[in-house]
Amino acid sequence: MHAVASEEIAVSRIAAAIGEAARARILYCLLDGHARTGTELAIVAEVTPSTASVHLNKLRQERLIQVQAQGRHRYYSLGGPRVARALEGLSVLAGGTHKAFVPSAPARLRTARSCYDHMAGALAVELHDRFLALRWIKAEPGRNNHAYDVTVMGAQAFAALGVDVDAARSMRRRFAYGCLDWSERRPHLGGALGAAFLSLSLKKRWVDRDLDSRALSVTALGRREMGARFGAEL
Amino acid sequence: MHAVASEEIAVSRIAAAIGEAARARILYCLLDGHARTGTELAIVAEVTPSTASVHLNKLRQERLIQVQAQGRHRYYSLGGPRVARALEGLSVLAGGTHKAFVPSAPARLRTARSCYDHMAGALAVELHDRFLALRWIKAEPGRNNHAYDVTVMGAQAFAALGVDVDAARSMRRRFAYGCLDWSERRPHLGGALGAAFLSLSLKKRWVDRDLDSRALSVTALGRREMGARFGAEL
DNA sequence: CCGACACTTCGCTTATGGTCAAACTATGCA
DNA sequence: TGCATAGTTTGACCATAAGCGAAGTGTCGG
Repeated sequence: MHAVASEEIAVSRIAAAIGEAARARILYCLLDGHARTGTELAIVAEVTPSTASVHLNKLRQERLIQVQAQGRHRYYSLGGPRVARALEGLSVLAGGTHKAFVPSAPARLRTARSCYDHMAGALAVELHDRFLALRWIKAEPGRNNHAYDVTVMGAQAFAALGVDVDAARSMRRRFAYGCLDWSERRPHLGGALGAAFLSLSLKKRWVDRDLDSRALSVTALGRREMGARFGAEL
Repeated sequence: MHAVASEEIAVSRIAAAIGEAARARILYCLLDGHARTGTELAIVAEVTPSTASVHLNKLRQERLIQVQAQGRHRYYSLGGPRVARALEGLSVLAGGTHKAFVPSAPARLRTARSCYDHMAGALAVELHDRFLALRWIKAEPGRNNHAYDVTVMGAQAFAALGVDVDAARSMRRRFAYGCLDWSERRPHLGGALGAAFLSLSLKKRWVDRDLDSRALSVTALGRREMGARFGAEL
């Protein structure tokens, strides 16, 4: 009983946070999964940056959004899939026919590229999301910045592909983490594991390196194989 | 763009309607499906009848509740399952931290049960979520109620388990849809496919039927197998 | 070190909206 | 008809919070 009552007030706090036009605009803007800066969100919210700052603080306080500082920018993104789910539930009530997050495939692939020694761009973001959904990787509970670990299931799967997870883990560098993508503004897989995966993808000719740039192109083989193995929609 | 903007304000109006402590108490009281009178709701909302009347009007205006006059009483009830679903989404957010930090959950398994001919309860909801994440099933784009289809990848996977997807599809009944779970208030897999999966789970002894009730119990084998195959956290 | 930029904090004004008591309407019972 | 109960409407009061501009903090680039 007591727990129920406290949950009610928690819900009302959260709903009140959503229930303000400027904040709703911010949340629905972030619903595409892309991170944005405070000034960008001020524009979509149609308020001044100072007002937006207050709103963003409130949303963060209710764990509806999270912030990641990078240089002098602060990138805001949705608090997680649960937040998206809750917003969708409200959308259904609002009578809105909800658009089913359908990115056009060829456009996404054009932005595949390498970031130091691992993949970046839309392809990398998609793979990152699929690895998470398949539970091959998992966010580390420790609040250190966006670290991942490989699950037991994932270790077998990566090994079957030909990725030496143990070797990657024993390196002195960071093992695996969510690296924020500049173009997509969503995380992709970085660290030793990300590097090992890129090297494997090149070896298997799933992707090819451009000769004079960091651009990567997905081969027909790669499209087929990655689609079948990860369910990646390429 | 314009449609998106109008949806945002509709959502913020609805969220604002929920985002008030007294109204949230009313809605959560009605979540059990029972209709109640205005005075009863005034008591649970901890306000005077006059204040409650204003709140009830507002909730009705946003279609969150409906009223049914009967003599000199007016019975208020939730606006429908969609409202329950939206409230559930917000509850998940409110209790999200609590839920995230309880990984091993024998308590969750206790709520496994059958619903007509398919699984329901926490186990079924978890499996439903995993099937979606693994992209074995996919929401039908058509706006008909929560229909699912099996993906190419999913068809292979279900066949490998021993589920005859084609047979399920050719039945005269509904193939697959998200059935709203009243205890979990989240969807689980219903329809011919859900029935086929339950029958398979019983055959493989992943779950056992209680003799005199609709309760299901997950066997040690089922815990192991479903964890390994679907990544379900049981 | 400085200026440009991104963002936050503060003080103030304004407006929205929750609250109640009192008055009002409507129904049922005798 | 008259009274009691259920519920709504209205008006006044007050608290909360959204809004902005100005001033402050912090970070990058020269």
